[in-house]
Amino acid sequence: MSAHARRRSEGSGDPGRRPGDPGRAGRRTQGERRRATRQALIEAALLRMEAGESFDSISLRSLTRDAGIVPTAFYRHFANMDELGLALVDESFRTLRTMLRRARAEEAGYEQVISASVRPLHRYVLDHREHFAFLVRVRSTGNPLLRHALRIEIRVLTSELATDLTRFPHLCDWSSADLMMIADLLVNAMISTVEAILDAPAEDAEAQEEIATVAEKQLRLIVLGVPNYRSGSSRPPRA
Amino acid sequence: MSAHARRRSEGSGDPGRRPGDPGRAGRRTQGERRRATRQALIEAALLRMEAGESFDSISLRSLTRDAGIVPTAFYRHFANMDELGLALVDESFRTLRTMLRRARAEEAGYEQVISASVRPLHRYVLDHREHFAFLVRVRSTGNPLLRHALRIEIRVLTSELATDLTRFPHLCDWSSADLMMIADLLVNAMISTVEAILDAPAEDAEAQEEIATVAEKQLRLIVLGVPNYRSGSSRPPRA
DNA sequence: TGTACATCAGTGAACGCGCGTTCACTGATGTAC
DNA sequence: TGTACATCAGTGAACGCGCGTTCACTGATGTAC
Repeated sequence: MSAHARRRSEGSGDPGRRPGDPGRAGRRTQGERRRATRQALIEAALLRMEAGESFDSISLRSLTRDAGIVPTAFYRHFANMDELGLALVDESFRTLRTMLRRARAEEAGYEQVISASVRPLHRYVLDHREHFAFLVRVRSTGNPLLRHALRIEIRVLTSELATDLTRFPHLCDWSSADLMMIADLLVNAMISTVEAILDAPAEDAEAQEEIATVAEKQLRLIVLGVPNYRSGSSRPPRA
Repeated sequence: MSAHARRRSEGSGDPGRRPGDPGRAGRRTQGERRRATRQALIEAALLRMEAGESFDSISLRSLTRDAGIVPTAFYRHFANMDELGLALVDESFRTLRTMLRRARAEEAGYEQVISASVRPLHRYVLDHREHFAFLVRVRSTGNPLLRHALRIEIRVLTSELATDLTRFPHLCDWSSADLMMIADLLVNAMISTVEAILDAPAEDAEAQEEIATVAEKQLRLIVLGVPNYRSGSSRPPRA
């Protein structure tokens, strides 16, 4: 489908229409169309990664084909594939942060946090499959720029979690090194869980239920060790 | 360097000579050369992945270039890149299993196992960088065949670990589902540790030391929870 | 030990293909008067 | 409101390149006698 054909069919029930599309106006401003095309490129990339392709093996031409534009038009939106990749990191992390903000809003003890978090998070991952699939897949991409951007973002999340953990009994006395240690453990356990969620068929309710149950148990097991753990120092290392 | 030049330089201190190469014989049997070429292809692939390339983006031609043969000679050894990928999984898992066999040989309680295992394993990962780099990188490859082969192997390792864990106090009474739960947690923690080891510069002793210390603490924290954990059932689920 | 033939790892030319990127362009949208 | 011009998303031809794979081949190694 050419961009011309695409434009002609707008507002007439085109199933590919995006949510924010006014549609019935029949005509959109240049800025609106520009944003829509850019988003079409981003979504084409997410879709391909969700389907199993690695970022490195996605070609610029395949994305423009999916988005219904000519290859050269790609450059109206991104200087190269790296830049598009960073946009994907941005968009996917925005989704992830929204999820974490909600989880953080809960005020509760260990047990309540775990049981109140895991199920909603599980649901959220399935509802935003494409973003989470991108995040776990791109961790091992061959692209150094993307890999680095992702590592940085994950380290920031881990630090934020470490800070959050000081709200809890026992943990409030831990050294910051040990808080990072446990935050890292929790983050990695959750990443593995996300991988499992995406790996199992979304419609296999039993398998999905099992994954959520195991994730809960794993988190519970980790926090059970907390009261018995003797943190290396109760003050920040260099204070 | 062409295969001809390569062959001519053999036995004369060629730095690329493989360990098992008789060398001074000056001539090798057809079978020996065949095996050497095959290995050269495998090592070229491992080297490229260690350097950061993803499996999907490695071309057949680049490997034959590295191995010093003509592209078409590739087919004397592998039907396609998939088959070479499976050979890499094989070889890398052989290395991993050797490591695990050694670790298992230790007889001890929780604490002793942890401190006696983490450092040697850390050393071992650095000594077999290329195999471990392949294993962690290929987890997210776009190649479904490879990804599946790897998942299977990891699941087997997790099961074996679950069985091993019954040697320990408390754990011997756990249900098999809960044993898999903790084995999975331990395996994922170790995979994350391996990623960290490979991610930090090997010559940065301080960073490497820090990674080993954190890994020890994480394992210790997990096992500290064990005595307090009430396993769902003390018998296999369906018995 | 010597000869004749089979095997087979590696060769090299050739192919068609999809790729990223260049360039000059078109024509609809936006803006200044 | 109408006109003249500027902007700019998208076009389409063209390029050189590395890719996987085919094919008939070469010449050293291996084997049967």
